[in-house]
Amino acid sequence: MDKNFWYLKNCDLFERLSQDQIAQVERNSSVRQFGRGNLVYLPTESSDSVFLLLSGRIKLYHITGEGKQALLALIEPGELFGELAILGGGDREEYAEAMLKSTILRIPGPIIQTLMEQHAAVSLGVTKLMGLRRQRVEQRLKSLLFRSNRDRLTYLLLDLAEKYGRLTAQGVLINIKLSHQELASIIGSTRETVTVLLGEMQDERSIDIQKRQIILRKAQHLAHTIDFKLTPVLQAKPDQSGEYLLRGAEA
Amino acid sequence: MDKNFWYLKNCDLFERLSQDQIAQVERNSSVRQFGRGNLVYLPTESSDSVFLLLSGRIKLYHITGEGKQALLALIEPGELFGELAILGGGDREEYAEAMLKSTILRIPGPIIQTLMEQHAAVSLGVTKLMGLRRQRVEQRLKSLLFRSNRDRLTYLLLDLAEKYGRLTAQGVLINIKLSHQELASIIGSTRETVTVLLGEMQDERSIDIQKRQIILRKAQHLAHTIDFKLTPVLQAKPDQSGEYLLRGAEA
DNA sequence: AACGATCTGTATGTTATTTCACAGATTAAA
DNA sequence: TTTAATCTGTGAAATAACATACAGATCGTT
Repeated sequence: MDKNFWYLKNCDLFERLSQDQIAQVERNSSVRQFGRGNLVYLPTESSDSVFLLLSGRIKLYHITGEGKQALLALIEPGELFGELAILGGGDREEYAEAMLKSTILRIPGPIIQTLMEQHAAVSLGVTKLMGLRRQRVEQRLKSLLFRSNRDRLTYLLLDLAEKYGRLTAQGVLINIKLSHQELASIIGSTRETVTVLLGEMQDERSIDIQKRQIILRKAQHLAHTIDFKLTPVLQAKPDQSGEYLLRGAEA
Repeated sequence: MDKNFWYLKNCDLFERLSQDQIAQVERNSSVRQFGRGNLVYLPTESSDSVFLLLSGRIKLYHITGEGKQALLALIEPGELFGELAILGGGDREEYAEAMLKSTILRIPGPIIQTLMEQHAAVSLGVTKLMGLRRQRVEQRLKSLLFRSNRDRLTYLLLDLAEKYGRLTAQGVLINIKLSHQELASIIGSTRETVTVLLGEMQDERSIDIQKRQIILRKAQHLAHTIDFKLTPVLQAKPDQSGEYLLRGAEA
């Protein structure tokens, strides 16, 4: 067994494929490196392939008419992106930029399409992927409609906690560094407003910030204020369990 | 050939199925009627089936913590809804309510799943459906982030024009009646603000309202102000073509 | 270790949007 | 056709969020 296959086996979508099929995907795909700040693709480019992030971190964003950046998604290793290419080649609609040095596998759309036709499991997997992402976006839409910036930010922090959270003695540590500007670009607000709101939350002892890392001291309480159903893992009393890693750490 | 099959043949998703398969779907499905204001499903209900709207109109919405209605989608005849049930049975996340007297076909989730496994075309169809809807939501999200209520409303009107527009001598007639409250619940604003904004747009002769029907007198210009790529059909000079129906009319 | 670049904190005036309140219009139902 | 319910228009007061401006902190790179 070729050791290079690990990343395909690691991805939910491909894990059930036979050796042959994996080999075929691999033969037709190519690996590339991108340094921090490099663009993987940009709008108006035609979308003929799908990407699998092997390492690093990618952000997908849109630039508004007034030049503001609207952050659409953060992609972590093992996740696919640019997957709308599977549906047939419209143009890309957003920018994909490496936030860290990243390695990416580029898989031509037709390869996936063929697989889908041959393998019901792949097909179902892609459908699930689309469905889940749609659910996420819809969830996010709801979190923005009618809500104050304060509540949007709270929602965002809890959302990040579910993806990047670590349970520590002080509370839930959000293990990713995002600037206030980036946070603002996710909730559709301004950098200054985010700064002020985070300040308020600190004054209220709901959160704690050290070296640009945010710790939710009262995750449960925050969740309560906006009807967020917090995953049970994050509800554990920190002092009981000590340090408990939820997801892959960052360097 | 059974005349009752028409509605399945009419739906993109099923049109390629064999007689047998259509018959099987039909045998396991059931038709129901809902009067205006009736609920087809509501949150916390478990989602074990998918619905195909045969006639009428359905709105999908969410109720926020403060009791405000956030409108998520309008469903027209021939469209599927509640399709997240295909992915396996989480709970429904929104309300589905008949806006008009409606007939609905209820198809059990497992039936679709079986079809997907047997038929690559169905599987691909479902994937496309999910993908397209996701694209729509994402588009909508972008239209909300960083935009003033005025711009959101403009976007909404153009969006409605693409779905419900008729070209008339005065401009693009939006052939669906929505209250200001409903418009507000789509863009996340208040009823009063929408009233005022529509008033302003009328003063500026951008739109025209008669008996609760909105006509875009300068669709092209409106589109221009918010970088909306208007479908070419709606760009035609109204006086050249007279009345041109884009989509199914309403009574 | 020092530099420049980027990020954060804070204040101040300005604007957009919400909220509340009520009167008049229009629609749907009896 | 009449009545009740819903929808629309408008205004004033309160508030949330934005834009602008600048100083100090922190980071990353050399």
